[in-house]
Amino acid sequence: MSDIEAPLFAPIPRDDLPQRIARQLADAVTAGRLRPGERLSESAAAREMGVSRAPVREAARLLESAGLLVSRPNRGFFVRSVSATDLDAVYELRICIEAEAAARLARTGAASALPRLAAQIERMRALADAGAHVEQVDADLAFHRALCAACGNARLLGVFDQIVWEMRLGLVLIGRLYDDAHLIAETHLPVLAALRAGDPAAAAAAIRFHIGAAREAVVDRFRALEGTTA
Amino acid sequence: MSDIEAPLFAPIPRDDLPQRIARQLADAVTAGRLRPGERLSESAAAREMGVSRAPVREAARLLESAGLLVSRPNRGFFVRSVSATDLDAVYELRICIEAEAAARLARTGAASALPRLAAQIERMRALADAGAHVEQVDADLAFHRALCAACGNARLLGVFDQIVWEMRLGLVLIGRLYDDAHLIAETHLPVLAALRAGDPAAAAAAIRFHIGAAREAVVDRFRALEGTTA
DNA sequence: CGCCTGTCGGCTGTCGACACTTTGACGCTT
DNA sequence: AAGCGTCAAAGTGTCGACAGCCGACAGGCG
Repeated sequence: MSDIEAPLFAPIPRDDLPQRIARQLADAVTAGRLRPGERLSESAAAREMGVSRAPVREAARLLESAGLLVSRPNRGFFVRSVSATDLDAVYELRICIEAEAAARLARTGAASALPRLAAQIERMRALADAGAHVEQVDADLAFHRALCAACGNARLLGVFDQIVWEMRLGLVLIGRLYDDAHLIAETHLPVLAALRAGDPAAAAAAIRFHIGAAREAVVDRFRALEGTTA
Repeated sequence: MSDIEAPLFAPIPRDDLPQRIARQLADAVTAGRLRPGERLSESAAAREMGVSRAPVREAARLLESAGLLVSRPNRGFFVRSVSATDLDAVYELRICIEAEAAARLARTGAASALPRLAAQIERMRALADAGAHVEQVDADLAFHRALCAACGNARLLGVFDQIVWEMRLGLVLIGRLYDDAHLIAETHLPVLAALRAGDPAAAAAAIRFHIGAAREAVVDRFRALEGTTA
């Protein structure tokens, strides 16, 4: 894939306390134990995990860079609370990022990336059958992440990784993603077809259409959700 | 502007030690005392500034989020070293970000933002006359940042802020930006004209052309620079 | 009864200290 | 002479502790 010299050995997984803590924190959010807008007490978290506050702080900074947390001076970290307006902005950003990624990928030849992309669609189908909507969200995002990863521009992937948490938060908050969970898997197919054909313009148009449709559906549903709770 | 009740008092500028430290560190980089690829010893910095390592660490994390520093486990922080490939990727990202921003701005009406944009172009002209190329780079980036800020999508601005340091590093490394410093100011004008006309497609095309031209010139020059030093 | 003020608990921001890792240099072996 | 093992210095990762700040609650005044 990339032309790095020799992947002879994998790096040893160092202890990396902050990263393990960050994973726990993120899991707490996905599991619903920490809800959007809620405060994350670093002292309490440190106490419960049996570590000092320093690595917890480091982990929180990591998750802040990832977009899951936001920090307020002298008040600590809060789980990012997503609004419909935020989600709409994120979708717009995704559209222009991923359209570029798709065009690039189609231009440079997507052969090596196609299997992975197709696999994620297949996974989405299976998870839709199983009715596992949270995992389906993961598969959906994994497809789009793979697209950004394969396009050859590392910065595009970096941007995607920075908004992926916000997407996740929004999508799991909605609950069931679409009225028809199976439809979402199928709407990825035109993108794949355009990539396979090596047509940059078609690939960009396909992803624009795909994300645009999702944007409309998700933001509408989210607005309705906000109307009931707020 | 906003319909908040009473702006009687301005908020007191809290000490915010990390931010002041971050500014010093950033200044050290722009002044050339810390060069790309060089290591930033947080203990030494803390000693020299007369503070503990904790706020220095915090400041470094801030600058890492801003893209100025990168951290390596157990080895601390390093000033980001930009390559021609990196710069090319950043330019590509900028093109799709700013094209979207320009189109949005043209669509929603750019009247309120036009004076600020025009002012930056004027500043570029003046600084080109004065031969102050570092400040001209700042004015150039300020123009593009204002574009992203005015478009109404906060995430676009966030992405721009994350790559602006890499741009700065690359541009100041080149030294003289173009063969003709005056030309760069003028090439911004078509963007402004399209915005004033309220033509989204033209605005996007103008910014694509403008950044694309800069991309080619800068990356070529940077490649030549790399060939001589590496 | 409602608003403001004083107090209190908890928390973050910052600090100095210690252990482990990294790194560069020196000396030894082949 | 080149390479490996050892060692010391420097620096980061982590820890516990203290000061200042924030939010909440109770009490006083209009």
